[in-house]
Amino acid sequence: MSVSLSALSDPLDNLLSYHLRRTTTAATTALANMLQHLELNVSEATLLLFLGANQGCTQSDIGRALRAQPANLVPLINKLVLLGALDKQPGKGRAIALSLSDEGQQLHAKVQQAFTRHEEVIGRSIPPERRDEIMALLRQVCRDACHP
Amino acid sequence: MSVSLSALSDPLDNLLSYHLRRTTTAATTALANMLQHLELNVSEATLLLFLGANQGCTQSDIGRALRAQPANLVPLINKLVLLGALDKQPGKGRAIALSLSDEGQQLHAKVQQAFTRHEEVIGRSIPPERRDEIMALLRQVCRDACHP
DNA sequence: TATTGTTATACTCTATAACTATA
DNA sequence: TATAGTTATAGAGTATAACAATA
Repeated sequence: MSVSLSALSDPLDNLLSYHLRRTTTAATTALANMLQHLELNVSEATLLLFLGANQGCTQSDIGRALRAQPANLVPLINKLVLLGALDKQPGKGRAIALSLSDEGQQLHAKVQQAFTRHEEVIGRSIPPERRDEIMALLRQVCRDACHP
Repeated sequence: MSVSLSALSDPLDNLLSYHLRRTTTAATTALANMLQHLELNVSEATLLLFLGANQGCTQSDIGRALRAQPANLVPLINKLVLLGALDKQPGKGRAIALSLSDEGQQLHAKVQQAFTRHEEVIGRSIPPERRDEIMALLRQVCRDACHP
Protein backbone atom coordinates (compact mmCIF):
# COMPACT_ATOMS: atom_id res chain seq x y z
CA MET A 1 0.00 0.00 0.00
CA SER A 2 1.25 3.45 -0.87
CA VAL A 3 2.39 5.85 1.82
CA SER A 4 0.92 9.34 1.52
CA LEU A 5 3.36 11.88 0.22
CA SER A 6 3.38 14.07 3.32
CA ALA A 7 4.23 11.03 5.44
CA LEU A 8 7.45 10.35 3.57
CA SER A 9 10.54 11.25 5.51
CA ASP A 10 13.75 12.08 3.75
CA PRO A 11 16.89 10.75 5.41
CA LEU A 12 18.89 12.40 2.63
CA ASP A 13 17.79 15.93 3.41
CA ASN A 14 20.48 16.28 6.04
CA LEU A 15 23.32 15.25 3.72
CA LEU A 16 25.61 17.77 2.11
CA SER A 17 26.52 15.34 -0.67
CA TYR A 18 22.88 14.81 -1.58
CA HIS A 19 22.16 18.53 -1.85
CA LEU A 20 25.32 19.01 -3.87
CA ARG A 21 24.13 16.38 -6.34
CA ARG A 22 20.58 17.63 -6.51
CA THR A 23 21.48 21.31 -6.77
CA THR A 24 24.14 20.69 -9.40
CA THR A 25 21.68 18.70 -11.50
CA ALA A 26 19.13 21.51 -11.32
CA ALA A 27 21.70 24.20 -12.09
CA THR A 28 23.24 22.26 -14.98
CA THR A 29 19.82 21.58 -16.50
CA ALA A 30 18.97 25.28 -16.34
CA LEU A 31 22.29 26.17 -17.96
CA ALA A 32 21.72 23.60 -20.71
CA ASN A 33 18.37 25.22 -21.47
CA MET A 34 20.00 28.64 -21.74
CA LEU A 35 22.56 27.27 -24.21
CA GLN A 36 20.11 25.36 -26.35
CA HIS A 37 19.53 28.17 -28.84
CA LEU A 38 23.28 28.33 -29.46
CA GLU A 39 23.30 24.61 -30.37
CA LEU A 40 25.84 23.96 -27.62
CA ASN A 41 25.64 21.71 -24.60
CA VAL A 42 27.25 22.62 -21.28
CA SER A 43 30.52 20.81 -22.00
CA GLU A 44 30.94 22.38 -25.43
CA ALA A 45 30.15 25.84 -24.07
CA THR A 46 32.55 25.36 -21.16
CA LEU A 47 35.29 24.40 -23.59
CA LEU A 48 34.58 27.43 -25.76
CA LEU A 49 34.78 29.69 -22.72
CA PHE A 50 38.11 28.19 -21.76
CA LEU A 51 39.52 28.47 -25.28
CA GLY A 52 38.50 32.12 -25.49
CA ALA A 53 40.68 32.86 -22.48
CA ASN A 54 43.53 30.59 -23.56
CA GLN A 55 44.00 30.96 -27.29
CA GLY A 56 46.70 28.76 -28.70
CA CYS A 57 46.46 26.08 -26.03
CA THR A 58 46.44 22.39 -26.89
CA GLN A 59 44.13 19.51 -26.16
CA SER A 60 46.31 18.26 -23.35
CA ASP A 61 46.54 21.75 -21.83
CA ILE A 62 42.75 21.70 -21.69
CA GLY A 63 42.66 18.22 -20.21
CA ARG A 64 44.96 19.24 -17.38
CA ALA A 65 43.20 22.53 -16.66
CA LEU A 66 39.64 21.22 -16.74
CA ARG A 67 40.56 17.79 -15.33
CA ALA A 68 39.06 16.08 -18.36
CA GLN A 69 40.33 12.99 -20.13
CA PRO A 70 41.85 14.06 -23.46
CA ALA A 71 39.83 11.32 -25.14
CA ASN A 72 36.61 12.96 -23.98
CA LEU A 73 37.60 16.28 -25.50
CA VAL A 74 37.68 14.89 -29.03
CA PRO A 75 33.93 14.99 -29.73
CA LEU A 76 33.67 18.42 -28.07
CA ILE A 77 36.43 19.89 -30.22
CA ASN A 78 34.96 18.27 -33.33
CA LYS A 79 31.63 19.87 -32.54
CA LEU A 80 33.22 23.33 -32.24
CA VAL A 81 35.12 22.76 -35.49
CA LEU A 82 31.86 21.73 -37.13
CA LEU A 83 30.33 25.02 -36.04
CA GLY A 84 33.26 26.88 -37.58
CA ALA A 85 34.30 28.24 -34.20
CA LEU A 86 37.83 26.84 -34.06
CA ASP A 87 41.10 27.36 -35.88
CA LYS A 88 43.74 24.64 -35.66
CA GLN A 89 47.45 25.35 -36.09
CA PRO A 90 50.23 22.78 -35.96
CA GLY A 91 52.31 23.01 -32.79
CA LYS A 92 55.26 21.14 -31.31
CA GLY A 93 55.30 17.44 -32.08
CA ARG A 94 51.81 16.15 -32.58
CA ALA A 95 50.37 19.07 -30.64
CA ILE A 96 47.72 21.24 -32.24
CA ALA A 97 47.23 24.83 -31.10
CA LEU A 98 43.55 25.72 -30.83
CA SER A 99 42.17 29.20 -31.16
CA LEU A 100 38.85 30.85 -31.86
CA SER A 101 37.92 31.90 -35.38
CA ASP A 102 36.02 35.14 -35.91
CA GLU A 103 32.84 33.10 -35.82
CA GLY A 104 34.11 31.47 -32.64
CA GLN A 105 34.67 34.88 -31.05
CA GLN A 106 31.10 35.85 -31.72
CA LEU A 107 29.81 32.58 -30.32
CA HIS A 108 32.09 33.04 -27.33
CA ALA A 109 30.49 36.38 -26.53
CA LYS A 110 27.03 34.83 -26.60
CA VAL A 111 28.13 31.93 -24.43
CA GLN A 112 29.64 34.32 -21.92
CA GLN A 113 26.35 36.19 -21.82
CA ALA A 114 24.43 32.96 -21.19
CA PHE A 115 26.78 31.91 -18.38
CA THR A 116 26.54 35.33 -16.78
CA ARG A 117 22.77 35.28 -16.90
CA HIS A 118 22.76 31.79 -15.47
CA GLU A 119 25.00 32.88 -12.60
CA GLU A 120 22.53 35.64 -11.84
CA VAL A 121 19.65 33.17 -11.81
CA ILE A 122 21.18 30.55 -9.55
CA GLY A 123 22.88 33.14 -7.34
CA ARG A 124 19.98 35.54 -6.95
CA SER A 125 19.44 34.52 -3.32
CA ILE A 126 23.11 34.83 -2.43
CA PRO A 127 24.19 38.18 -1.00
CA PRO A 128 26.99 39.46 -3.27
CA GLU A 129 29.37 39.88 -0.37
CA ARG A 130 29.06 36.16 0.41
CA ARG A 131 29.62 34.87 -3.09
CA ASP A 132 33.40 34.57 -2.84
CA GLU A 133 33.17 32.93 0.54
CA ILE A 134 30.79 30.30 -0.83
CA MET A 135 32.99 29.55 -3.81
CA ALA A 136 36.03 29.24 -1.58
CA LEU A 137 34.06 26.76 0.46
CA LEU A 138 33.10 24.72 -2.60
CA ARG A 139 36.75 24.64 -3.70
CA GLN A 140 37.71 23.40 -0.25
CA VAL A 141 35.02 20.69 -0.23
CA CYS A 142 36.31 19.64 -3.64
CA ARG A 143 39.86 19.34 -2.30
CA ASP A 144 38.68 17.49 0.81
CA ALA A 145 36.71 15.04 -1.32
CA CYS A 146 39.77 14.40 -3.48
CA HIS A 147 41.98 13.60 -0.49
CA PRO A 148 39.93 11.35 1.78
CA MET B 1 52.58 25.62 -29.57
CA SER B 2 51.58 24.67 -26.08
CA VAL B 3 51.00 27.31 -23.46
CA SER B 4 52.77 26.70 -20.15
CA LEU B 5 50.45 25.49 -17.45
CA SER B 6 50.98 28.44 -15.15
CA ALA B 7 50.06 30.80 -17.95
CA LEU B 8 46.63 29.30 -18.40
CA SER B 9 43.86 31.48 -17.06
CA ASP B 10 40.62 29.98 -15.94
CA PRO B 11 37.55 32.03 -16.83
CA LEU B 12 35.46 29.37 -15.10
CA ASP B 13 37.01 29.80 -11.69
CA ASN B 14 34.67 32.67 -10.91
CA LEU B 15 31.51 30.72 -11.73
CA LEU B 16 29.36 29.19 -9.04
CA SER B 17 27.88 26.68 -11.50
CA TYR B 18 31.32 25.44 -12.48
CA HIS B 19 32.40 24.84 -8.88
CA LEU B 20 29.11 23.13 -8.15
CA ARG B 21 29.73 20.74 -11.03
CA ARG B 22 33.35 20.11 -10.20
CA THR B 23 32.82 19.70 -6.46
CA THR B 24 29.83 17.42 -6.92
CA THR B 25 31.81 15.21 -9.29
CA ALA B 26 34.65 14.93 -6.77
CA ALA B 27 32.31 14.26 -3.84
CA THR B 28 30.27 11.67 -5.75
CA THR B 29 33.40 9.86 -6.89
CA ALA B 30 34.64 9.69 -3.30
CA LEU B 31 31.27 8.37 -2.13
CA ALA B 32 31.25 5.75 -4.88
CA ASN B 33 34.65 4.54 -3.69
CA MET B 34 33.35 4.22 -0.13
CA LEU B 35 30.40 2.13 -1.34
CA GLN B 36 32.40 -0.13 -3.62
CA HIS B 37 32.97 -2.85 -1.02
CA LEU B 38 29.19 -3.08 -0.48
CA GLU B 39 28.70 -3.72 -4.20
CA LEU B 40 26.43 -0.69 -4.44
CA ASN B 41 26.73 2.41 -6.53
CA VAL B 42 25.62 5.84 -5.29
CA SER B 43 22.12 5.57 -6.76
CA GLU B 44 21.47 2.14 -5.34
CA ALA B 45 22.77 3.16 -1.91
CA THR B 46 20.67 6.34 -1.97
CA LEU B 47 17.58 4.29 -2.76
CA LEU B 48 18.36 1.87 0.06
CA LEU B 49 18.72 4.76 2.48
CA PHE B 50 15.39 6.16 1.39
CA LEU B 51 13.64 2.80 1.65
CA GLY B 52 14.99 2.27 5.16
CA ALA B 53 13.24 5.44 6.28
CA ASN B 54 10.08 4.81 4.26
CA GLN B 55 9.22 1.15 4.51
CA GLY B 56 6.16 0.16 2.53
CA CYS B 57 6.45 2.95 -0.02
CA THR B 58 5.99 2.31 -3.76
CA GLN B 59 8.06 2.97 -6.82
CA SER B 60 6.09 6.09 -7.70
CA ASP B 61 6.40 7.39 -4.13
CA ILE B 62 10.16 7.13 -4.57
CA GLY B 63 10.06 8.79 -7.96
CA ARG B 64 8.22 11.79 -6.56
CA ALA B 65 10.36 12.10 -3.43
CA LEU B 66 13.74 11.73 -5.11
CA ARG B 67 12.66 13.43 -8.34
CA ALA B 68 13.63 10.38 -10.37
CA GLN B 69 11.88 8.94 -13.39
CA PRO B 70 10.08 5.73 -12.37
CA ALA B 71 11.62 4.03 -15.38
CA ASN B 72 15.09 4.71 -14.04
CA LEU B 73 14.26 3.13 -10.69
CA VAL B 74 13.62 -0.29 -12.22
CA PRO B 75 17.26 -1.38 -12.56
CA LEU B 76 18.07 0.02 -9.10
CA ILE B 77 15.24 -1.89 -7.45
CA ASN B 78 16.18 -5.03 -9.36
CA LYS B 79 19.73 -4.72 -8.08
CA LEU B 80 18.55 -4.46 -4.47
CA VAL B 81 16.24 -7.43 -5.01
CA LEU B 82 19.17 -9.35 -6.47
CA LEU B 83 21.14 -8.63 -3.28
CA GLY B 84 18.27 -9.97 -1.23
CA ALA B 85 17.75 -6.59 0.42
CA LEU B 86 14.13 -5.99 -0.59
CA ASP B 87 10.74 -7.47 0.19
CA LYS B 88 7.88 -6.79 -2.22
CA GLN B 89 4.24 -6.86 -1.14
CA PRO B 90 1.25 -6.28 -3.40
CA GLY B 91 -0.41 -2.90 -2.81
CA LYS B 92 -3.35 -0.98 -4.26
CA GLY B 93 -3.83 -1.47 -7.98
CA ARG B 94 -0.58 -2.31 -9.67
CA ALA B 95 1.36 -0.75 -6.83
CA ILE B 96 4.00 -2.76 -5.00
CA ALA B 97 4.98 -1.91 -1.44
CA LEU B 98 8.72 -2.10 -0.93
CA SER B 99 10.41 -2.78 2.37
CA LEU B 100 13.79 -3.94 3.61
CA SER B 101 14.43 -7.60 4.38
CA ASP B 102 16.57 -8.52 7.37
CA GLU B 103 19.52 -8.66 5.02
CA GLY B 104 18.46 -5.26 3.67
CA GLN B 105 18.42 -3.82 7.20
CA GLN B 106 21.99 -4.95 7.74
CA LEU B 107 23.09 -3.51 4.44
CA HIS B 108 21.22 -0.31 5.29
CA ALA B 109 23.25 0.11 8.46
CA LYS B 110 26.49 -0.25 6.54
CA VAL B 111 25.35 2.20 3.89
CA GLN B 112 24.39 4.71 6.55
CA GLN B 113 27.84 4.34 8.06
CA ALA B 114 29.49 4.96 4.69
CA PHE B 115 27.38 8.06 4.05
CA THR B 116 28.15 9.42 7.49
CA ARG B 117 31.86 8.89 7.03
CA HIS B 118 31.67 10.53 3.62
CA GLU B 119 29.88 13.54 5.11
CA GLU B 120 32.69 13.87 7.61
CA VAL B 121 35.29 13.74 4.85
CA ILE B 122 33.76 16.31 2.53
CA GLY B 123 32.61 18.52 5.40
CA ARG B 124 35.76 18.46 7.48
CA SER B 125 36.60 22.05 6.59
CA ILE B 126 33.12 23.31 7.36
CA PRO B 127 32.55 24.62 10.86
CA PRO B 128 29.67 22.58 12.34
CA GLU B 129 27.67 25.67 13.17
CA ARG B 130 27.69 26.67 9.50
CA ARG B 131 26.62 23.33 8.07
CA ASP B 132 22.87 23.99 8.22
CA GLU B 133 23.31 27.44 6.76
CA ILE B 134 25.22 26.01 3.81
CA MET B 135 22.65 23.33 3.15
CA ALA B 136 19.86 25.87 3.31
CA LEU B 137 21.78 27.85 0.73
CA LEU B 138 22.16 24.85 -1.56
CA ARG B 139 18.43 24.15 -1.28
CA GLN B 140 17.74 27.75 -2.23
CA VAL B 141 20.11 27.66 -5.21
CA CYS B 142 18.34 24.48 -6.30
CA ARG B 143 14.96 26.20 -6.12
CA ASP B 144 16.28 29.29 -7.92
CA ALA B 145 17.71 27.13 -10.69
CA CYS B 146 14.39 25.33 -11.11
CA HIS B 147 12.45 28.59 -11.49
CA PRO B 148 14.47 30.76 -13.82
C1' DT C 1 -9.85 6.23 -18.01
C1' DA C 2 -6.22 7.20 -14.66
C1' DT C 3 -2.50 5.29 -12.14
C1' DT C 4 1.36 2.20 -11.64
C1' DG C 5 4.95 -0.46 -13.17
C1' DT C 6 7.97 -2.00 -17.02
C1' DT C 7 10.67 -2.21 -21.36
C1' DA C 8 13.28 -0.20 -24.83
C1' DT C 9 15.90 3.39 -26.26
C1' DA C 10 18.87 7.38 -26.56
C1' DC C 11 21.87 11.03 -25.09
C1' DT C 12 25.41 12.83 -22.00
C1' DC C 13 29.34 12.38 -18.98
C1' DT C 14 33.16 9.86 -17.49
C1' DA C 15 36.95 6.51 -17.69
C1' DT C 16 40.22 3.17 -19.76
C1' DA C 17 42.74 0.59 -23.20
C1' DA C 18 44.81 0.54 -27.44
C1' DC C 19 46.35 2.71 -31.38
C1' DT C 20 48.94 6.37 -34.32
C1' DA C 21 52.12 10.20 -34.97
C1' DT C 22 55.97 13.04 -33.78
C1' DA C 23 60.05 14.88 -31.32
C1' DT D 1 61.02 6.54 -25.45
C1' DA D 2 58.02 10.22 -24.01
C1' DT D 3 54.38 13.19 -25.34
C1' DA D 4 50.15 14.30 -28.01
C1' DG D 5 46.19 13.13 -30.22
C1' DT D 6 42.61 9.74 -31.59
C1' DT D 7 39.43 5.73 -31.69
C1' DA D 8 36.59 2.43 -29.64
C1' DT D 9 34.22 1.02 -25.90
C1' DA D 10 31.94 0.58 -21.47
C1' DG D 11 29.47 2.16 -17.43
C1' DA D 12 26.47 5.44 -14.97
C1' DG D 13 22.83 9.12 -14.95
C1' DT D 14 18.91 10.99 -17.02
C1' DA D 15 14.93 11.50 -20.18
C1' DT D 16 11.00 10.06 -23.19
C1' DA D 17 7.82 7.01 -25.65
C1' DA D 18 5.31 2.98 -25.72
C1' DC D 19 3.23 -0.81 -23.54
C1' DA D 20 0.92 -3.81 -19.83
C1' DA D 21 -1.83 -4.34 -15.68
C1' DT D 22 -5.14 -2.86 -12.43
C1' DA D 23 -8.69 -0.09 -10.06
